[in-house]
This record gives sequence, C-alpha cells and structure tokens, in this order.
Amino acid sequence: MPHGPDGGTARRILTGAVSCFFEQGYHATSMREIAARAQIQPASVYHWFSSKETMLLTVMQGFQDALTAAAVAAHEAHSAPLDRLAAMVRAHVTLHVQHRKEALISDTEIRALSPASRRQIVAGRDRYQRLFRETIEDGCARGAFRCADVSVATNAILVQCTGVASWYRPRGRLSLQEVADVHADLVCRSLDAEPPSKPA
Amino acid sequence: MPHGPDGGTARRILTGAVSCFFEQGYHATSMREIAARAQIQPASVYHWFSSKETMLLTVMQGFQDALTAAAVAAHEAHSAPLDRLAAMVRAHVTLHVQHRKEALISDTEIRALSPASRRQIVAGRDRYQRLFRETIEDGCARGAFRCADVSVATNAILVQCTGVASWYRPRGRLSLQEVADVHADLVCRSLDAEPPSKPA
Amino acid sequence: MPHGPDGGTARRILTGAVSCFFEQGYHATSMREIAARAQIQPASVYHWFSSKETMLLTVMQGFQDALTAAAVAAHEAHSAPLDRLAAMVRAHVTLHVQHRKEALISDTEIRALSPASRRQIVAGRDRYQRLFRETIEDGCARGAFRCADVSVATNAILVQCTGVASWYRPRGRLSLQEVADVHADLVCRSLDAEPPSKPA
Amino acid sequence: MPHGPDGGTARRILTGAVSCFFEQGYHATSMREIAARAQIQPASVYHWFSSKETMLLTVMQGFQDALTAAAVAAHEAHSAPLDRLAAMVRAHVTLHVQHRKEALISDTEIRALSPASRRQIVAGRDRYQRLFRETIEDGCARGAFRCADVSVATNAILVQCTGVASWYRPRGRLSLQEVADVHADLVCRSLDAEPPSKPA
DNA sequence: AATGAATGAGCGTTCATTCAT
DNA sequence: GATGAATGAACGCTCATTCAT
Repeated sequence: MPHGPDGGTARRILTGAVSCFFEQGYHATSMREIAARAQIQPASVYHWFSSKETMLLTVMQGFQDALTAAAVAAHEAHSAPLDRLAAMVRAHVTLHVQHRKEALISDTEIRALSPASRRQIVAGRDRYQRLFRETIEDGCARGAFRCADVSVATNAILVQCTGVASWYRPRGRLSLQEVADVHADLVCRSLDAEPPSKPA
Repeated sequence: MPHGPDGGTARRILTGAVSCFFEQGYHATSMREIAARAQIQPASVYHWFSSKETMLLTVMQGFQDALTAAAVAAHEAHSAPLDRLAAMVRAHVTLHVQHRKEALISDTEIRALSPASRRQIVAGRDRYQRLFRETIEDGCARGAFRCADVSVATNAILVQCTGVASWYRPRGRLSLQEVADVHADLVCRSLDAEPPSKPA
Repeated sequence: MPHGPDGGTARRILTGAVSCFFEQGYHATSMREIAARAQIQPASVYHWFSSKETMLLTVMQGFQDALTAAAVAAHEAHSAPLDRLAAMVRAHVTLHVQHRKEALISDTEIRALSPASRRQIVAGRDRYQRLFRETIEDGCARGAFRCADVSVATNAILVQCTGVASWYRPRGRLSLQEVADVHADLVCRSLDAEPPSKPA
Repeated sequence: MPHGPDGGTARRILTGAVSCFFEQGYHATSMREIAARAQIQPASVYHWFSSKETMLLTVMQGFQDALTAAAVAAHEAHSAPLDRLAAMVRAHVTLHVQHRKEALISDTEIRALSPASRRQIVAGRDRYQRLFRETIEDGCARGAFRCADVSVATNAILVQCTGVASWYRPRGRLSLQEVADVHADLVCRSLDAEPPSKPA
C-alpha cells in the first residue's frame, strides 16, 4: 500500500469508505461509490487498496488497535479494581463515541471478512475482552466487586458500553464526558460497588 | 401473500431466509440461496413473497410484535416498579435468546429496508422503548429507582439486554432462565434497587 | 446444464462461441460477444453454461470424444497394420477438416483451461496418441513399417495430420477425400510402406 | 526504440515477454507481468516498446528473419534437390527447437496482431513457404521427387517440421541433431526419394 | 403451485496506457 | 531512464426480478 508524505489520498479514500460502510453496510457499498466520494476513478482505488475487503480490514484493525492501546493504558494507570475498571470503561465509551462509524462497522461487519482476516480480527477482539474479564475477576477476588457470573457480567458490560455507539447523538443533551461517566457509574453499580470518583 | 392449509411453504422459505440473513447479512444473501434452502426454484419464492425486502420486513415485524406483546403483558402483570421492570427485562432477554436470529436481524438490518418499511419498523421500535422508559421514569418518581439520566439508562439497559442475542450460546453454562435472572438483577442494581425476587 | 428437447439454445450459444474462439482466441473473446452472436443477453449465457471456461471444456471434450471414437472404430475395422493406420489417418484428417474450428481450438487453447480441466483433456489426448503409437509399434514389429524412432514418428505423423486443419480450405482445389488419401499416402511412405489401397 | 550500449534492458524485457506469451498466450499476458519479470515498473516498459503489440511484432519478425536467412543459406549451399531440401528441413527444425518459444508464438498469435502488422508477417511467411514449394516443385520437375500434389505436400511437410517445436523436449532421448536428421529423412521418404546422406 | 428461461443493471476487478515528475 | 499515480474501457459474472407456461 503506497502512500505520499501525508498519506492524503489513501486516507481520503478510507474516510469515504467508512462513511459508506456505516451508512449502508459493507455489502451495499460499491467501489464506484467509494471512488466517487474520493473524487477519483474506481480503478484508482486499487492503487491504494488491493481490494474492497482490504479496506474493511484496515478500518477494523485500526479501530481495534486504538481500543486495545487505550484499555492497556487505562489498566496500567490504576491499581485499585474500581478505578481501573472505571477508567477502562470510560476509554471504551469515549473511543466508541469518537469513532462511532468505525465502532459500528467493527461490530457488525465481521462476517464480511474473509476467513483469514476474520480469524485475525476475532483473535484481537478476544484479547481485548480478556482484559476486561480479568479485571473484573481480579476485582471480585479482592472483594471490590460482587457478581453472579463473571463471564456473563463481562459480556453484558461490554455490550452495554459498545451499544453507546448505536444510540449516542453528539448533538444530544449529554456531553461525551457525561456519557462516559454515567457508564462507569452503571457498570460499577451493577457489580455492587460504590460509584467511582470522577477524575478531574 | 397466499398460503396453503398449513402455511407450510411460506414458513419454510422464511425460516431459510432468516438463517441466511443471520449468517451472512441481508445484502450478502441471494434469492437463489433462499430458494435452494427451501428446495424450490428462485422464481417460486415470488409466489409467496413479492420481494426480498418483503421477507425482511415480515421477519422484523413478526419479532417486533412478539416483543411488544410480551412487554405489555409483563407490564400489566405487575404494579410495583421493581417487579414490573424485572418481568419486562426477563421477557426481553427470553425472546432475544429464543429468537436469536430474528433478534440480530432486527437489530442490524434496518438500513436495508425501504424508507416506508423503515419508518414503520422504527415507529414500532420507538413505542417499545417508550414502554421501558416510562416504566423506569415511573419507578424513579415513586422512589424505587435512582439514576442520573433516565434516557441514558433506558438506552443502556435495552442495549445490554438486546446484546444477549449476540453472545449467548444455548449450549453454554447458563440456562436461559439463569441468564434472564442475571440480567434482571444487573438492571435493578444499576438503578440502585434491591435485586428483585425470582419468580417461581 | 439444462437443455430443451432439441438442445437448441445451448447449441446455438456454443456454435457462436466456437467461431469466436477460432477467430480471435479464447482470451480475446468476451462473453458479451458470444451472447451477441447467440442474440441473447450476456446474463442468459449463464443459464446454459456456468462459465466461459466450461464452454471451452465442452468444445474440447466433444471434439476429443469424436476423435477417439473414430480412431477406435478405424482400428477395429482392420487388422493389417497398413490398412489400419491408413484408416486411422483418414479418420483423423477427415474430422480435423470437418471440424476445423474445434480442432484448432483444441490444439491451441489447452493453456486456457483450469488445472483440473487441463488434466482431464491432456489425459484424453495422451490416450488418443497412444492408440497411434501402438499401431505404429505393432506395424514395425510385424515388419510392415520401418522407422528410426517410433515416438518421433508418431509425433511427426500426428502433428502433420492435425496441421491440415490449419491450412486446408474447403473451397480449395482438393476434396476432403483427396486430402485424407494424400495424407494416408504420405504417412505410409514415410514409414517405408507401400502406399495403401484406397477404399471405395 | 532507444537502446543502451548493450541493449540490455530492452532484451531483458523481451525475453520475459517471450516466456509469458509462450506460457500463457499473448492475451493472457499483462504488461504488469512482463514488467515484473524484467524487474521494472509497468510504465517503464513503454520507454522501450511503444505498446504490447510492438513487442509481439518484434518477436515474430525476429524469428521470421532468422528462419528466412537460414533457409536461403541452405538453398544456396546445395544444388541437388535432395541435398537442398534436406538442408532446408534441417535448418527449419533446428531453429524451431532452438527457439521453441518464439516459434510457437509465431505460429499461434498471428491473430493478435493489428491488421497492418499481420499483413507484414503473413507476407514474410508466404515468401518463406514459397521457398519450400519451389524447391519441391523443382525437385519433381527434375525427377528427384514424386508426389500427388505439390501444394499439399509443401503444407504437410512444413506443418510437420514446425510441429517439432510443440512436442520436442530438450531433455529427451534424442539430440537436436538426430531430430533434425529424422525429419529430413521422413520428408524425403514421403516424397519418394532415397533418404539423404547425413552431413558431417 | 411451480418453474425454465430470460433480462437489464450492476458488481468487484483488471486492462493497456498516459503523463508529470 | 524510470516511476507513482491516474484513468476510461472493458472484463467475467451475479443480482433481483419477470413472465409464459
């Protein structure tokens, strides 16, 4: 994948593709449409991406990398289970709101990937979920959390925080900060812990 | 839509379509594939459904009707906010597990509907969500629940319970009953209420 | 591959395809061109043939089958090496002239087949060549023929008789019968045998 | 067509093109493939050859020139019809084996040339065939050869000797010298002449 | 109630080629 | 002497759908 000094063209193509995938879905988006949005010819897209699927994979991998990096940073920044999980939840919600389109694409288009790409993305997703499960497990072991089933709780929490991308409207009543805080709060309460203190 | 004495053929077609839409998505599913699963010719499908989109609408409307009927019944069966919401959550989770495929299709393929059909489905979905929001609002007003933002809480709760369809595996460790109970529990705790008593 | 009572449409398509392949080569022929010759839409071709390659394989296999059947019949009709080989040569030349296009396609487009199809055709071709080699070998053993190298002779003879398809013009000076006879004559003389008697 | 001090790049490109055309055919070979084999970019090929067709024409013309020169030399080196034809056959076979790829390309890709180029190549081919026909005619007139039809014989002989390129394997049982001799032998015998003496 | 045959539109992708640098 | 970027045209093929039977 070639790129100029600023990666301009490839980025412009990808941005348009993200919008298309988000609005209509991967399979309902044609290469001609992506090309038109980037103001180039369909054939020119192939100078930057070897296939439509490559574009999807690039989007999903990029978002997954950002998510994982943020979760790891949040994890390492705190040692108390409550603060740690709250920070991770805030990071998850924040990224899902800031990159709504990529988040929803990552959530719904895994089927569209080729088997090899799918394996790669699923493996990364599993690693990410494990970060959360282990944090919750550790909190239960240290008495900070209480829950009937760690796996169910992990799934329920992640699904809830991911879901923000599907209903949050940036022009809405709540700021991103507030939504993130509310979710940190909901999550901790559902684990029978006192709501966490808000960071400055 | 014609139908024989038992509605057999139409149902067989629709069942196959549901599996296809679930496994690959609406746009990645071809009429030929649906026909093949029903062991008829592509042209014959049109004897029962006037278009591919009609099949999608039928599936989504059917699931939405079932969901709404169950929520109304749960609402009417109880008057205390806690029991009422718990019953509604249990019904929601139960139907989403029992009809995983229809649930996931309803959740992800709204974009694929024509504008008219989409309006119809979105209106029904809004009515359904209102049932939950009003129940939570009422609970807060009567002092049974406590939450920072009713709208956010409603969205977060519904997204969490809907999400069960995406990760619950029937062959897993927990029974459907248990997953429904855990979610009723999580929801009530996140609203600062004592976990509800389990029904017999 | 469906077909009506007379195989009309499929045959019409194939005839046009044969002409295209013959005139321009397989890779220079487009499905649109084949469809236009058959006076149908490009998509309709796929009702009869699942791919362009399938059409090529059908043509080659059909010609190979005809060739083999004729060679076996000629072989069985005679027991003297001279008469036997002469009959086989006449059959080979006759079919190559009567089906010039199919002959030339079979001769030059093997590379265009998929590996699996290619194996199938090559195997059939080898069987056919073996029929000739064994006939010549037997003739040498029985003292009817004399030649420096049976394999080279077989190849040279077959290539010579196949080549008729590339230069024979139906409107030319010689009749098909005469060309076939001349080649039977050439072949036998090149094996140091008396020219064969002509059949009535 | 520019060229450096050694003509290196142009030759390297052409060699790769010959291999591609030989292995897959002209139309199945892309400029990108030719460029990749020469380890340059597709656009760079156009610095040396103005089009894909020019490359094909260059290959065919080069082989035809070599063939013609060799045939003329063989013709002039002998005066007896038998020795003369034998020498011409040996030259033809030798060049077809030594330049298998160019020979096969010349034989099968004439259709791919533009009308103007095709006319040029066909004219040269006709001149070459005339050399053989006149030699055989002269041999018949002088009583050295006997055949039913000079034109048919010429075509059959040339097709047979050209065919060597399609089946001869350099690693095979016979040396190039031997194959050339066998063919000179076959040709003379088929013209009812005593096999020619072998040259030192 | 069902289907074989057909179709127009559109798909993802590749092509030979151009041109400013 | 070489190339990165671009392009218009065309490729083989699949699509949802129609319709006479």
